[in-house]
Amino acid sequence: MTAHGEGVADGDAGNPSTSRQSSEAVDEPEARERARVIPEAAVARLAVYLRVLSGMADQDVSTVSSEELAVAAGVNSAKLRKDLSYIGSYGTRGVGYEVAVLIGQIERTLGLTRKHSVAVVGIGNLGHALANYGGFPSRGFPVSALFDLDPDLMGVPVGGIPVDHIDDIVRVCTEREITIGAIATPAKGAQEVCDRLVEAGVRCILNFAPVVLQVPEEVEVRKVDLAVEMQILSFHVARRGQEATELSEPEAAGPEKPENGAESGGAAMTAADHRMNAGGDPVDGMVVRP
Amino acid sequence: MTAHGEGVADGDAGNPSTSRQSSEAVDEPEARERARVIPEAAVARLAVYLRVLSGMADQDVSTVSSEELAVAAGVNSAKLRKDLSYIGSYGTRGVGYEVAVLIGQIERTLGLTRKHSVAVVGIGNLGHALANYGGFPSRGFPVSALFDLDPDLMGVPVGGIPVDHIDDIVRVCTEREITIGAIATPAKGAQEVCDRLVEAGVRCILNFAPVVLQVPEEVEVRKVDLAVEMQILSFHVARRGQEATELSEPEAAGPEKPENGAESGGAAMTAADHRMNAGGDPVDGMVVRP
DNA sequence: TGATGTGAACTCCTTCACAGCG
DNA sequence: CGCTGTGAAGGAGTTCACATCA
Repeated sequence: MTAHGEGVADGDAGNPSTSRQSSEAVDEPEARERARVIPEAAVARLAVYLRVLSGMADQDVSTVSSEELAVAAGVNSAKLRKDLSYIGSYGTRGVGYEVAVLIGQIERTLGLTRKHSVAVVGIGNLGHALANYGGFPSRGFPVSALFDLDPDLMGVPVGGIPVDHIDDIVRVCTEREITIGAIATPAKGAQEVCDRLVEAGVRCILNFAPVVLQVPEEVEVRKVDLAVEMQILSFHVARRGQEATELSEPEAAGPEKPENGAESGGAAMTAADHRMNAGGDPVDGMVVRP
Repeated sequence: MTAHGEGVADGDAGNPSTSRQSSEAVDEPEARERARVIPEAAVARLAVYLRVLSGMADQDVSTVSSEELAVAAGVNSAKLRKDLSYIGSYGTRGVGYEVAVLIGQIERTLGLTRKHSVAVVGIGNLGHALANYGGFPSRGFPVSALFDLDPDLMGVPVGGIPVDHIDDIVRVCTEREITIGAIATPAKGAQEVCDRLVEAGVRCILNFAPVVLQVPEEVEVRKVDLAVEMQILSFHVARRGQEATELSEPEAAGPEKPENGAESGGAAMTAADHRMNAGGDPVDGMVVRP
């Protein structure tokens, strides 16, 4: 990343765990940069507003109030107005916003007036899904290159694009002016793939592999980790159940912060062994028809 | 949601936009609830630490310092120690943490000692990927039910599980004690699917469809939106390029916050029309072999 | 009148820096 | 002595509430 702190939880703590891979502190404190630095969190929401607005435009809605748009996007109107204020003042007091204008301004802000060609590396199930994902080309993100290791896949068209070998990443990505790389390989190959993408000039990476990628600071990595998402959900189930328990037996339920995990220490050990294959699970350890 | 605010950017602003679907404000201010409420952002990172720790355990590493673990997880050590402090004091000063103990405690905290059966709805490319994703069962999230509309898929086993009809969601999910539902349908069917899952008692939903789901407050939704992730990356490319421009021509680059978007207003209009299919794009609008 | 745009309060999270303990 | 655990300081993001203007 470049500046800004974290902002996790993607909405919330990371999410598959969407959230940008924490590249850590560093932050350029540079005093300059006035008001226009849009909070990371706001950027994510702008993308959501854009989707909602597009839907409205398709239904020939020409004007929306902050309240309407907020409800449709699942946020409160104050937050929405503040988010929009980061990109300028395009509303009309007493009336609302013109859908077309907002769409245009958000697209401009998000840099969507430029085309961003995407390369997908790792053509397993997930790679197939990405290559065929209709939401990309329709939103200005054409998938223009596919890569894999499997010799059987070379040249085979997936979603209309023939698969190239991973060794050709640098050449092909440069030729096709790829700006975004999606890594859908198993964990072990991910870092190497990443390095090649960076070498090819790719500065934005969407990482589906369950590893923390090491990249130069000018490269932006966003991570999507399904297992992490699941675990976050799991946490909420657990917490909820626990709260319920506490309500029936006020104080005395679970060991919350055991200074010295006694019984829970024992449970921990057993739990530890029931866990398996750590950093090595493939993002898509399957073939298209099992 | 239940308590807590947002926490976006998940790491950063949402991601596919991981981040939990903002269910908005409400927050139960209840003064009680002592120190043990783990920040949403910390929960997401705990899941990451768990993965890294598991990898270390597989390599027979028995002890780690906060510094080592922090580097491996891509965060700074102070943050890591604070995160771990939320779940208790399991380190040894002057030494570090025992890998096995930490794994057990994190698993306990995340509620991973309990099995969470997953249902996948929408067996398109993405659904296939999810059904076959090796990372789920190996982490205690067995995929135990699959649903789709397509009559041709009924009974066909995908990843070992036969596909059931969407109309049977309530019955099947109840029978198999599903606790997590993954919605990988096109946008239009998502809300209905969601309603049925909720009716079946599912309280955690991972939503891949590009819509904001409406759910009762006791249900936790996390959203993964690939298009949003892409747009966030796009924003960073744009900002970066713009910064570079500013460096060459100090002040005078792009219209940053045009009180009255003049030229940018014009550009906006054109940009608006180049956008297409709004909220209706399927998450996986493709068949397994195109 | 009615909805935007925004300063200011507030809450949540991160970072610092050091006391404390093995 | 080294590393953990944490109070306190500092930022970032959210919410409030109202001045402002079409």
